[in-house]
Amino acid sequence: MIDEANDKKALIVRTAIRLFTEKGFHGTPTALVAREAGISNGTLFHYFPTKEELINFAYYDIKKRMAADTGAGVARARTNKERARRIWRNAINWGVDHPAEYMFLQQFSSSPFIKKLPPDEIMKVVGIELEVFLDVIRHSHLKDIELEVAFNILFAPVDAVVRAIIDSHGGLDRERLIDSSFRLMWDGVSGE
Amino acid sequence: MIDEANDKKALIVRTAIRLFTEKGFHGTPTALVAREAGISNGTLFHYFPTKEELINFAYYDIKKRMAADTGAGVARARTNKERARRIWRNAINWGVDHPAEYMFLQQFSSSPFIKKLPPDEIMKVVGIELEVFLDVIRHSHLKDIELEVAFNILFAPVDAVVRAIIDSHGGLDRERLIDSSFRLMWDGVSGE
Amino acid sequence: MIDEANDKKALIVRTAIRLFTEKGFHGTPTALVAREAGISNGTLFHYFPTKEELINFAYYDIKKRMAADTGAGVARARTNKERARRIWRNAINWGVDHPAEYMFLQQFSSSPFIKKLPPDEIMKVVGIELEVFLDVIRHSHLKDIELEVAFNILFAPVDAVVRAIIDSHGGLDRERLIDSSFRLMWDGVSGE
Amino acid sequence: MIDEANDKKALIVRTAIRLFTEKGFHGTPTALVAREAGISNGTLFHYFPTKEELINFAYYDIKKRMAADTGAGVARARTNKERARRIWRNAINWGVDHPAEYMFLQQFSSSPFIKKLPPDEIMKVVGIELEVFLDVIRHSHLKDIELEVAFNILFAPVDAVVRAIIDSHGGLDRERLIDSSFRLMWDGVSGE
DNA sequence: AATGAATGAGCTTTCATTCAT
DNA sequence: AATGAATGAAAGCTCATTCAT
Repeated sequence: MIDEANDKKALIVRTAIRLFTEKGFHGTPTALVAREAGISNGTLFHYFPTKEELINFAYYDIKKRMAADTGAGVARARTNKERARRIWRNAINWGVDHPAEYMFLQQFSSSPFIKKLPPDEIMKVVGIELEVFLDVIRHSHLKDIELEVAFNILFAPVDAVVRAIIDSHGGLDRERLIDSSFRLMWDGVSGE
Repeated sequence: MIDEANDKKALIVRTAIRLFTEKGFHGTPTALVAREAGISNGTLFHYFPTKEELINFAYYDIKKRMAADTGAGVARARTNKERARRIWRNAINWGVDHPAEYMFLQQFSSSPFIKKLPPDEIMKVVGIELEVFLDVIRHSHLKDIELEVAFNILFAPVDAVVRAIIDSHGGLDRERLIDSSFRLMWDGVSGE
Repeated sequence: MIDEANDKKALIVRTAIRLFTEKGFHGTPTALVAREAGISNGTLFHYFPTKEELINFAYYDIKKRMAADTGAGVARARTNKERARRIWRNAINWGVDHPAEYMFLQQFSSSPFIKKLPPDEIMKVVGIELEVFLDVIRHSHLKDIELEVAFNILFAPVDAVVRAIIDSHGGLDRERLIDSSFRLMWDGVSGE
Repeated sequence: MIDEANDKKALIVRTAIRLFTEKGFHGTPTALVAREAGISNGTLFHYFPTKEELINFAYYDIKKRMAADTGAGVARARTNKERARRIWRNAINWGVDHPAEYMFLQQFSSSPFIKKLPPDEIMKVVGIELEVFLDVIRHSHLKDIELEVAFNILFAPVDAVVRAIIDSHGGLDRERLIDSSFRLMWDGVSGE
């Protein structure tokens, strides 16, 4: 029972994500989501009473998976720099390998349509990664900046890299971009 | 006549931008734009045959103003570093001082609704600023990266800073953030 | 222009009243009103931004016509009793001759769906008739009762008569009912 | 078992009446009734295969209770006038003391949604009271009118009084209204 | 008897766009 | 150029009812 219900909910979310990333929130009627998921209009609203709730749920879902993947293999790294590099690489790879989901995240976070998410909920998700950069931020120009903000500044190039690679449709050397951008960030931050 | 026509077109665009940034593209009916601009429904479509064209026009309009403001005072700076710092500061200040327009730009650039803008058109607008960073990029980790991409990577923290300040509603020290983020970027890029 | 616009609005109201009285508020989709009126869905909402507004408008429209008809010939009557009898007869006749409209009024006034009408607006419409009964109420058992309430008590049998005749589908003697009920009321009120 | 089943049915009806009177038939989804009654959606339809049947049942239920209460103490009265006065007073008091149920009855009886109740079924319920007025009607202006119709005409002011008191939210003197309206009716009917 | 997920037709309302004037 | 009434497809959401368990 539980499995099937979850399956159905998961099915809806998966379908929704696909369509949202293809056509945008507003370009995707709930009826289309239902049809593509092979369920009825009413069933969709049984699981998500509002389109907005569906969108929010999809956002969390993606964010969670992204966070999980981004942390992969970090524990195995010896030095802090290696851990940071892992995360950096993982984050970029995730974006490039999940372009639809990635663009969904971007679309979501600059949509005036939805402003209602509790910030701490979001942070909980990325929280683990933050710690890796804690020490390094403390010895950098960002040492007096609020931690979360500092982290966002530091991480900003990741987004630029992902976008560039996605937009180039494979025309760019992913490894070089990852490497260059990481060294840029690391040098900037550590003065090493 | 021409003046009046331009005035009316400008009036529409100004009204549209205000509403778009308040309510988003989809939250802003063309009818509302017309009413708030004090013209008729039909007149709006006389100047912009399509809502999309109105949005695009608004985008260019903002982008142009932003580019102009970002270049202010750059010529007066002596060293390249000073020029870069000027641009950096100008860009952040512009975003913080024009939050609505800034968010509109963000919203626009990650909207799947509109993909149809020729990239070179966009670049033409930011182009001038690029040159300032040319030399510095060539001596950095980014030297083998395509110039435009390198520029975007370098500039990414600007966005993070602007967002942080806007979101903090005045709770952050703008000067410190500008300074710290610039030094971070500069160190990263120059190994200085 | 004005005439045509008014015509269209009137056409919508007329159609709506017909359908409402046949099928009830909830049994009448706005789309049906539009179709039967020979206009588009959107046009209906151009004139009545809300279904509720359409219903309210229809209510006033009927009420006004009823009030006008009820006052017919009253001025020509000599005595107060004759005037009262006229109104009594007119009111019953109107209800019987406009059964659909009459039932609409009933349906409306006991619908929890709509409670928002300013009472004075309603009274303005029936106001004129009230005066005829003023004097007679003052000399009756109702003399200490608030005027409007007294009037409603006095007039209540009209409704009973109308309903009876409508429900009997012509099986009842209208004249006798009008006459009997009026004498009943008049005797009760005047002790004559 | 039977008790439990009856209990559950009664529970549903009670809940339904409360909600219907608060929000109207159409404003009350069956799902809401079920939820508020603490049972499942399906169970409601086990006891009432149709929403309409639930509404009808609720109508009878209220009507029966009203009739029972209206007859209270009538047997103890000596004269016919006293019996009539009792009924008159009881009816008004019931309406005023059960405003929700009373409005439900009104709403029901002028709803085009439901026309399907056999009239004799309804009369059976009020029947007993009718007899008290039999004699008095026979000596009045209404003597040639069909009994049921005559009764309705006679009783009409009761409704006006109840509505007035309910609408006034306690601002009116209930006793005076009961008294005045009864004397009005009685004088009208008996010429006494 | 009881559940509650599933259905899908149907509803009110929105809105970009057209067009006669 | 300017108007604004008219359009009608489409959207998000509701809800009485069914049915497998």
